[in-house]
Formats: sequence, structure tokens, C-alpha cells
Amino acid sequence: MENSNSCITCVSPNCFLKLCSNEWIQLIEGHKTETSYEKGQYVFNAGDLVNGLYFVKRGKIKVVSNGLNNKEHIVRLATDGHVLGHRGFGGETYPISAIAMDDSVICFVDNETISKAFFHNPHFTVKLMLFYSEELRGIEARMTYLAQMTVRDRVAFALLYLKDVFGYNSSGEILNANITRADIADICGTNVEQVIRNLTDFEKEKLVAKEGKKIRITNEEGLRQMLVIYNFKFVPKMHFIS
Amino acid sequence: MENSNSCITCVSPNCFLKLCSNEWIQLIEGHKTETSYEKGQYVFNAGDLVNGLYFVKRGKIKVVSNGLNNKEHIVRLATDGHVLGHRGFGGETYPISAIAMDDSVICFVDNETISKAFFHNPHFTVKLMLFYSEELRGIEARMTYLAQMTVRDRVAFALLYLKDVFGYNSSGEILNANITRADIADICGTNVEQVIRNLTDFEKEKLVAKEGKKIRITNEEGLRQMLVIYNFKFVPKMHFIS
DNA sequence: GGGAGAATCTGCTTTTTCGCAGAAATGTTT
DNA sequence: AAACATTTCTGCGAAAAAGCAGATTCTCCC
Repeated sequence: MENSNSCITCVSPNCFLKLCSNEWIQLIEGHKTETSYEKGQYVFNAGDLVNGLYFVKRGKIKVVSNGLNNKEHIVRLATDGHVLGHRGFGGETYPISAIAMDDSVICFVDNETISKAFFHNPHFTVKLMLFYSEELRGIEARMTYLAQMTVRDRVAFALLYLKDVFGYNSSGEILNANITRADIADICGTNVEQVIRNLTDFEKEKLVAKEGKKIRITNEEGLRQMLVIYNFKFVPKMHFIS
Repeated sequence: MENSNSCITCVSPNCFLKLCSNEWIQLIEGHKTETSYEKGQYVFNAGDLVNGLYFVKRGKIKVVSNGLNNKEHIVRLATDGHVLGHRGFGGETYPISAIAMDDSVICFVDNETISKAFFHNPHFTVKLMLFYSEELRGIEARMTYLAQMTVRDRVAFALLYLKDVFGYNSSGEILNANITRADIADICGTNVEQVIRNLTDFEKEKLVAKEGKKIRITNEEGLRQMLVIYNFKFVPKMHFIS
């Protein structure tokens, strides 16, 4: 509950809520809760009835789907400005959870308020729709990689995906996320051992450098080149506000 | 170009365009083209700049992503009332195509007209957004199945997915789609031989019956039971109009 | 109804991936 | 700083999946 709780003075530059009229922003503020999550904490859990939208103010979130014996699979990574918790329909629930990968701050607005806002803030609604449309395109592409790539190439892909969403940290080309080998495995749809084996190979090939559990990408272009045979290309980030 | 070209008299019950005001429907009709596609024909092709939305009036469409050496992977199936061709951003293109699996009729509306309609037809915009949101949830779930299931279970999943989207045909439990074993392989992310081997197994286990290239599901519940360990559950179809 | 072409099917070998077990390293807590 | 817990790493055998080759069957079109 840091900062003020007001959208007007909120420092998050990409929040969709800012696309609402001032009048509506004030109205939404009355129905908004801002919560801080520690690393590892659940934003929402599989089976919960998601009855609102989560707007990521700041942080790093993994959206996981629970499959075989509730083993987690990371279907999406989210960061500042992204939206979590698709509007629920008819009360059915999907086995999808959102977990903070680092300390994060997220605003929640209930469905009723959001629905009303949709009908009075076309700019907000349209941009949010375009966000979903973009996410759909992105996941369609990732799905193909998952289906067709070898484990080795999926590991390379996961590193680039992490970089494209979370970027590097201040000290250079180190992946800016508190990820374990197991997280990478959960993105790739493989197991920890395979991830480690391939990271070791990548290190020998001077593509990455392991620094403890941190990973430094020493040859990003080389990783991308590995994936051109799959039509892989960088997915430019959407500019939410325009 | 059968039927009249008018949305007012259109027989498609689920078309999103019907959510626009009468005034706007008439305006859209002036910018709309209705095209018939034969089986196998491309609605749009990877690399095309998608500059509008396609509304499926009637038919069966596969949305494919071209990955390794342009091998196709089916990321989504679409039928009556569904929407294809996410709004393009900044001109970048994804390697995604849409192909008619049977004779289909699809209406196309250019981006400029659609964008204007968004701002004057909140009901239309909100419903379309919810459609995307639902599609996103669905593909997140499918992605997990793809990542965690064995080939055998993915084949079972593909059969159920085909059934849930296209249903059975009039003569009973035969999958109502003109699909090849290769199509199923492209949904599963495997090859034709594996699909055939597993279909043969399923037949021995009295789960399906092969009738030429057609597939009859003789024990749908049995197939679903096979997938409960993955938290698989039926995804109820959205009711577009409400 | 017959024939050409496409799709389906089967057996076999090779390759990839998985998964266990145990060692080493890292990082966290007291 | 030491002890503990977690994570990372490596080797190896087992299992799953892929890929090839060739036979059969189906379907569509004339």
C-alpha cells in the first residue's frame, strides 16, 4: 500500500485505467483495492472465482495453468501495465493461477465496476480489447514453438521470452527476474534436468554465462539465430497509451 | 455470395455484428464483403497484413501458425459466429494463416470501419472483448495440455476439441469435420504415424471406431476420463448474444 | 465403375527425452 | 561462521517419440 492509492497520481505509465475519463477514474478509485504481494505469493489461485480484473502496477507475475497432477505450466508472463484475470463467465473456473515472481503491486477492480466502465469509456474498452487480441496472437505463436521445437530450442526460446517481457537488470545482460531452473522448465514444458543440461551446452557455446542461479545472456543474437528456422521473431511490446 | 448480403436478414444467429445499432449495421454493410471459400482455400495467409476482422457466418476454419520449415500447427479452430484476424498493430505480421476446412462463408470488415464502430457500439465492443478473453483462457488451457500430455493423451484431447468446436454430424457420433490424420497431428504437435497408431489403440479399446477416414466417437466419456489427471474439463461455449 | 492419386496403416530402427540417484554448489538462517 | 535446506548439476538406464520404407485402403473424378 505504498504510494497514494489514486490513479491520478499513480506513477505506472501504462495502466489501462488511465484511459478512462477523470470522472470514471474517480469512481473506479472508490471500488479499487491496491495490494502488495511478496515473492512467491498467489495473486489468485486455481479454482478461485475470478470476479474482477487485476492491473499490474509494478512487478513480475507468472500465470500458471495446473495440469498433470497439478504440475504447473507457465502460460504467460506479466509485468507493469499488464492485465490479469479474464472476466469470468457463468461461474466456471479454469485451473489458472497467478503468482508473484518478485515483490509486486497490483490493483484490483471488481467486475461490476469494470463492466459499467466499459460502457462509458470506449477508449479504455477498445485498448483493453486490443491488449487481449495481442496476447492471443502472442500465445498462439508460443504454442507453436512449444509444439514444434526441440527441448534445446525451447530453452533458448524461454530465455528470450523472459528477456522480452522482463528485460535485463541494471548490471548488464543478466535476466531481470528471480527465476529458478524449474521456472524455465515450466515455460518449456520439460523438466529441470533438461534445462540444466542445455544451459550448460549454451555456456560452452558462449551463448550464456551462468552466474550462480542468475543467467547472463552473452550472445542474444546467437540465441535468436537458433530459432529462425521456426519463423521466430521478436514480438514488439504494445504501447498501451496512444 | 448466397443469401442476401444484409446483416438484418442474416441467418447467422451468433454474429457479433448484430450487437451494433441498426444505424451502424447499415453503415457496416456498406463496407462489408461476404466471401465464400471452398474447402482448402486460404482466408488469409501468413505474412498478409491483416487489416480488418473476419466474421465466420458459416463453416469450419483452422487457424494455423507456421513454425519449423513452415510446418503448420493448428492453434485454434473456428466456426459459426467466431472472429478471425486480430487487429494488426504497427504493421508487424505474425506467421498465422486461416484455412477453410469445409466450404465456408465469411464476412470481412476493414479496420477503419470496425474501429469507428467500436467507439459507438459499446455492447458490440464489450462482447468482442469477452470473446477474446475467453479465447485466451481456452488457448492457455490447450497450451498446458500440449506441454504436459503424452502423445496418446494429446490425440484424445484433439478428438474432444474437434467435437467441442464442430460437434457430431447428423448420422450420430461421427466427428463433423473434414479432417485428415495430418490435421489431428497438427493439433497435437506430433506426426501422422503417431496419430494413426493411437487411433488404432483407441479402436481396440472401444473408444472410437474408424469408418474410412471418418472417426466415430463411441465412448466420449471414456476419452474424457483419460484426461481428468490433467484437470481437463469441457469448456462451455460462450453465448455471444445476451 | 474403374483408375489415379492421396491418405491411411504397420513394422522396424534411430533419436530424443525422461526420470532416478547421488554429488556439488549455493544461499539462507540462526 | 556453521549448519541446514534448497537448488543446481552430472551420469546413466529406461521409456517415449520420431522417422523411414513400403504395403494397403480409401476417395475423388472421369
